[in-house]
Amino acid sequence: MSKNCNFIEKLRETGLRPTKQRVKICEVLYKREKTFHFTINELVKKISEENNEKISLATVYNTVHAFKKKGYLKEITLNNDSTYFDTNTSHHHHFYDNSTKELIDLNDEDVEKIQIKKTLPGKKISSVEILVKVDNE
Amino acid sequence: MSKNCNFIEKLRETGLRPTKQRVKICEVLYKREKTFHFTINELVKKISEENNEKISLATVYNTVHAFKKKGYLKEITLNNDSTYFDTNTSHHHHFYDNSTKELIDLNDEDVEKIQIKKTLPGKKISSVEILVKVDNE
DNA sequence: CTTCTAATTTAGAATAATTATAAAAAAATA
DNA sequence: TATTTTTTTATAATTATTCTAAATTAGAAG
Repeated sequence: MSKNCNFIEKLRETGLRPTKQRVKICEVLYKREKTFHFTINELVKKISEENNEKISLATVYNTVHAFKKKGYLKEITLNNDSTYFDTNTSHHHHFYDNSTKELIDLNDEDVEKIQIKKTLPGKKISSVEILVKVDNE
Repeated sequence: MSKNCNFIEKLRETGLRPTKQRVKICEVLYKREKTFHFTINELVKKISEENNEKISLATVYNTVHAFKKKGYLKEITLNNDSTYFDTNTSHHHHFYDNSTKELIDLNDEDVEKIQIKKTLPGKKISSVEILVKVDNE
C-alpha cells in the first residue's frame, strides 16, 4: 500500500470496511518514507502515541492479520520471541541486527543469485529467504 | 555429540552433571543415524515413549537450553508457532516443508556460495542463513 | 433520514509456550 | 558418612496470541 494512498478507497476496494481503526493503522504503517518492520507490541505503542482514542489490542491483531491476508503485510521469519511484520511485501531478504534487535531490508538485487543444488523429490520450491545476522564491529 | 558417545563422560567433561534425565535425553537426541529436528513438545513425546519414568517438562526445557549453550544443539530460525532445535550444529541451511511442517537439512555445499553485495557501516556479518520453503508438486 | 443486517470492535476469558520459584532429591566432595 | 552444590520437580507466573459474546458501527434498503 503506497504512502499517498487514499486508504478509505483502498480498503473498500479490497472488501475491508474502512473503519476509523483501520484507517489509523494504515496511516501508522504506510505514511512513511521507509518500509516499516514491527512487532504487534511496537505497533500498539506507535498507535497510542499518535492517537488520542485507544484501539483495542484485539483489533490490532485482527487488522494486522487481515492486512496480511490481503497482501499488504508480510510476516517475517525469525526465531525470536515475537513475530515481526513488514510493510515491504515484495520479494526480499533481511539483515537482523543482534545488538539492536532491528530488521533491515536486503533487496533481492543486493544478493548474488542463489543456486540450490539439492532437490527434494515431489517437492517444489516456493520461496528462498536469506537472513543475515550482524553484530557490531 | 556423536552417536556412539559415552554420554556420561562427555557431559562430565563439559561441566554438566550426568544425571539420568540428561543421559536419557542424550540417547533420544544423539543415538540415531540422521540429524534430528524437533520442537520441545516432540522431544517430550519421544522421551515418554522410550522411558518408563517421566521427566518433568521443566527439566526438558532446562536440558535443551543447557545443551544449546554448550553447543550440542542449535536453535532454528522459523517464524512458526514453536521453536525448533537441531542436533546438527555445523553451519548449514534448511528446507521447510510447508505441508508436513518438517525441517530438512540443506548442507552448505549444496548451495552456491552466497555473495551479499550490501554492507552496513559499523556492522559485521555473523551468519548467513537460508530457508527454502517447499510445497508438494 | 430512519431501519435493518452484517461486519467490526471491544474487554476480558481462554490457551499455549515458556520461564521462574522454591522445596525435595541427587551428585560430587570432604 | 556428612556436607555442599547442583539438579529436578511440581506448580505458579508470565507472555503472546486467539477466542468469545456483547455492544457498536458501516453500508444498504426503504
